Amino acid sequence: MGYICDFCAQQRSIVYCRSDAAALCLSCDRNVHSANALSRRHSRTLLCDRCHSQAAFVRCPEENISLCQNCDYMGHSSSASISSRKRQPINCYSGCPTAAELSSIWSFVLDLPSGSDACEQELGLMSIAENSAVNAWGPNDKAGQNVSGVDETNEFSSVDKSIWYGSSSMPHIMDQPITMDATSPKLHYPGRKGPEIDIEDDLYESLNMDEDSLNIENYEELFGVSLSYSEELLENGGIDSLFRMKNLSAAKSGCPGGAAAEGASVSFVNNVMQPANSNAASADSVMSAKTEPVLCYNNKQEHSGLSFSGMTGESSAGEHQDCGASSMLLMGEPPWCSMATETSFQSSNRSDAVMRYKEKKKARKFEKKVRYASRKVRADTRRRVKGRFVKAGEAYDYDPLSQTRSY
DNA sequence: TAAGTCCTCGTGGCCACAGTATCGC
DNA sequence: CGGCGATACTGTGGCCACGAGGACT
Repeated sequence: MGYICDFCAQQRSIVYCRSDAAALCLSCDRNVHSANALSRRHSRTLLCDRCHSQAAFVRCPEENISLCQNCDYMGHSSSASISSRKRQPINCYSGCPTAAELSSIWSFVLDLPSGSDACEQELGLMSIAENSAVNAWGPNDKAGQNVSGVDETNEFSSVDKSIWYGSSSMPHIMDQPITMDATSPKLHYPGRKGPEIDIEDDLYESLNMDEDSLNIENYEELFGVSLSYSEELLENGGIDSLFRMKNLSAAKSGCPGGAAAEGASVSFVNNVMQPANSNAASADSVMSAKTEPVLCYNNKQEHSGLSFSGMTGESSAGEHQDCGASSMLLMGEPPWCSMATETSFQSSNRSDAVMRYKEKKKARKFEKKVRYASRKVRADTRRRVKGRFVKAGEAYDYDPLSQTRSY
């Protein structure tokens, strides 16, 4: 999963290690990859700013974001003007480079004072408030969240801001660009009537959450029955209910794309009805906000000035299955279709949604979490015979360090 | 309280087995 | 078109050594 370091589960993930298939913060990247000579050889690169699950391989200067192959293809193949944009290849690195070295590798991203340790800096910069917002809105949302009082020119701030502000693919709700208070981590949506939505208030202050409680496993606790309830809904055909909740909310709010403006956007577009009567939908929304916020703004199609995640058909469904039921709304019929039209699509959509839900559930429940990194390091270097550990000195058929056989 | 001893647990890759899905008849 | 067997695929648990870490003296 993206955003949060796969290793410490606390810091924001920044780099991606293909060998470990892990997104890591700079601190853990150094720690993990300084463990032994083998891990030191792991090739790492920036994490894709869009899907946050793959290694970025190109940099789009115009959008000021790093993209993996898939997101680059998805984002740049939609039109000739976009596809003609210049893109810079992103270099990989190995070993344990210093902050200055990383800055030289990724000069377009890292603005780290030379001579300082990147890890220490990152750790120093992270405050709970900052992390909370990052958790809520992804790594791209650091602008204006300088609660810790640290100069926000550091690290990724420039990139992050541009992602939120300058990208042509940025969300435009009701033809109104999202603006952000430069001095507070609040998003304002001038296109809506009523008080401006304070996302931090909505999602976190009212919930009194700290960053640790934002682990995905804690959503059930947070929302009571929300996750399990929504899962049961899915399994028992209740995804229709979820659909209707969101579609209805869209209709109520008078926003044609309300239900489709997934993830974070749902929270404010539909905030009129969401919190009180739809635990499942709310949980879903927040989950999406945490896990796939960029996806929600990854648009190739636009309707009535409102941008939707433009994932088309099967590829996106498979690639972004983490969105679970929510992602269903991003495909198939526009969610503002009438209920009659809706039903004609629901059977196939439901089966797809259930399938993705099951995969997601499976992945979540069987996701292995290493409790003792030291033991993992040891196991990773232990010689084996047919997968089983062997005594030191005995014949082996697999040596993780040299990948050779003793016989 | 500190030091020493003992025991339990966790780690990853491979394999065997069971269960499920698909295909052809 | 449904039933049946064969085959392919998928998921799960167990095994192994050994050191970290906790319990106990």
